[in-house]
Formats: sequence, structure tokens, C-alpha cells
Amino acid sequence: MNIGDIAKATGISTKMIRYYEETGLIRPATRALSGYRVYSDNDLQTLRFVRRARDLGFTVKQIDDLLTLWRDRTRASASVKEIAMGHVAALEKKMQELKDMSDTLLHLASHCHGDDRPDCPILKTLGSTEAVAPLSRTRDRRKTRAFDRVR
Amino acid sequence: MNIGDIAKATGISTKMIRYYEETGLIRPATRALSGYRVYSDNDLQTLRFVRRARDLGFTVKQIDDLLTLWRDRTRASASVKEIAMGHVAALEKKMQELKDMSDTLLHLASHCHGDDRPDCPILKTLGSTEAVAPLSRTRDRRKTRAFDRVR
DNA sequence: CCTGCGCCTTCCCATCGTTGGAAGGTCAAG
DNA sequence: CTTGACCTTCCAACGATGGGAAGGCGCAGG
Repeated sequence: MNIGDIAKATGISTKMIRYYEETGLIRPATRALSGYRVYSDNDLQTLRFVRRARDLGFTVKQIDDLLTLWRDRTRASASVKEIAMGHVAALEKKMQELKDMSDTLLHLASHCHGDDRPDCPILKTLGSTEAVAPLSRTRDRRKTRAFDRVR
Repeated sequence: MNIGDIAKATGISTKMIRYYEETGLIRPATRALSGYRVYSDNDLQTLRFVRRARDLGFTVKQIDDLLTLWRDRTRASASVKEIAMGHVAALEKKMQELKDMSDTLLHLASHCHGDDRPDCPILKTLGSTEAVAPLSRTRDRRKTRAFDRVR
């Protein structure tokens, strides 16, 4: 298989496949006499793994760690789970940040007429001296940590 | 005020302030004889606006648009609201993506022992031929659109 | 055999927002 | 006058990805 073939098979662009090789995420492909990269079914499997991990939002570094564990048949499943749940925690942190932004914006927008008059509390608040977030962020915004949820 | 002063006052680094100037988001500061940038209270206000918009997750381009509207006293508040709600929609899309990832990972992790044995359904699934997402994404994942929520 | 087309190769550049450093000028206090 | 904190510009990097140029390879049709 040439690089275009696994690109199609995995949904990863040829650019990215070369990039993954260059940065050491995947091993350098063997080369045909022409200099073309040649891929085996094994490589295909690896790249599919990469693709899926990427779709789950793992960074390349994390995928590297996961690949190492994947190849190590003596790994402890706890190690894998730790990476996964650490990532879940990061995802949840991000989600909370986005939610705070969204809530604040919705709050501001709810006070904005949204017509052709220039008066706009969104702009007024952004330009004011006080803090923006009128988030009724009462108690307990801290949720159960990911680690404690799935044992 | 020198650049370090508004940096402290706004929480934006001097690097970023120069970058914002370079890219045209903010107008070039006047200069002292020494070549130092000198900032007015007006500049301070503008940069505070930028800071807040940035904290709400707006891109620099969007902040540029918002600044333009901010300075235009004949703007229609609808224009502002449109930008804001468009951004809310983007935030919600992102949140949904993160949630899907998180849900999938939690699902996988819930089947993983997480002990010192090597058997791990997380890795197994990532390496398998089939699709990853066993998301019980039933009906109605599509939420009410941001635009229709806050009128 | 030549031509054309599609694939492959390497190399460089751009994105976006941000940080870091190097090399040098300015300012105020001691 | 020296010292240290500030300022200046310029250049590079991050992470993951896309775009494109310039040139080589492989195969099918004439």
C-alpha cells in the first residue's frame, strides 16, 4: 500500500501521516525502490488506532503514550485508564470553561433588545470598568472529579 | 502610561499588546521621544474591552468586529447580539463535541478493570476494526439552537 | 517509444494566539 | 557613572493542519 491508500483507509491525510512519521509518533515506513513509502496491514492498524485516539481528542503526546502501552503486552490496564480519565478530566474542565463563557454571553444577550437601536448592554458591559461575569456561579460549581466517577 | 503599566492594568501581556497593535486590532500607540509606547485612559478602556471579549472566547477577528460596533454609536444592537449568539452557538457545538468524546471515553473506561492486569477494553477498542463510538446517542441530541433561545 | 495523468517525493510557508529569548536603547535611583 | 528595571525590534517556537511548488515515478493509451 502506498501512502494514499492508507490515507483513504484511515481518513488521515497524507500530510499528517508524513508528519506523524517525522515527529516520531509512528515508525518510518519502509520504502520501495522508487522512494515511495510502503505500508503493511500492521501500519494500517496502527494508523487506525491513531485516528481513533485523535477523534477522542487526545494530543499527539498522549497518543504516543497510548501506542506504547498498546504495544506493550505487559502493561497494567490501570495505566491506560489513568490516561483516559485524565483526559476526561481535561475535557470536562474545558467544557466548564466553555459553559461559563456561554452562560455569561446568554445572560448579557438576554438583556439586549436586538433591534435597530444602538443601546446594547453587551457592549456596555464589555466596555465597563467592572468585571464581566454576572454568572450566578453560586456554590458547588466544582463537580465530582472524573476519576471518582468511573472506578 | 508605558506598555508595562497597561499590561498590569489589563492582564494582557506586553507581547500580546504589541501583537494586537501589529495586526491592527488596536491602533498604534503614540510614542514618547524615546520610542516607548505611551497609552491613554482611552487605550486602557479599549484594552480592557479586548481582554473581556477574549475571556469570553471570541476570536481576534470577532473582537475586531465588536470593537468596531463599540465605537460606532449608530450601531444596531441586533448586530452585536448576532455576533454574540453566533459565538454561543459555536461554543455549544464545541461543548457537544467534547461531551461526545468524554461520554465515549467514560463508556470505554467503565469496562476497564484499571488494575495491574494487561487486559484493557480501551486499547482493544481503539485497535479494533470497528467504529469506536458506542455512544447511546439516541434521538434528540440536537438541542434548541442558541438563536432561538434568547430572543 | 512518447505522452499524459495521477501519484509520490521533499521543502517551504501559513494558520491562531501566545510565549520565549537575544541584542540593544532608555530611564530613574543611588 | 553604574545598575537594574524597563523598553525597543526581530526571530523562533508551540500543535495540528493545510497549501503549494518543483521534480520523480508508474501505468495506460496512442
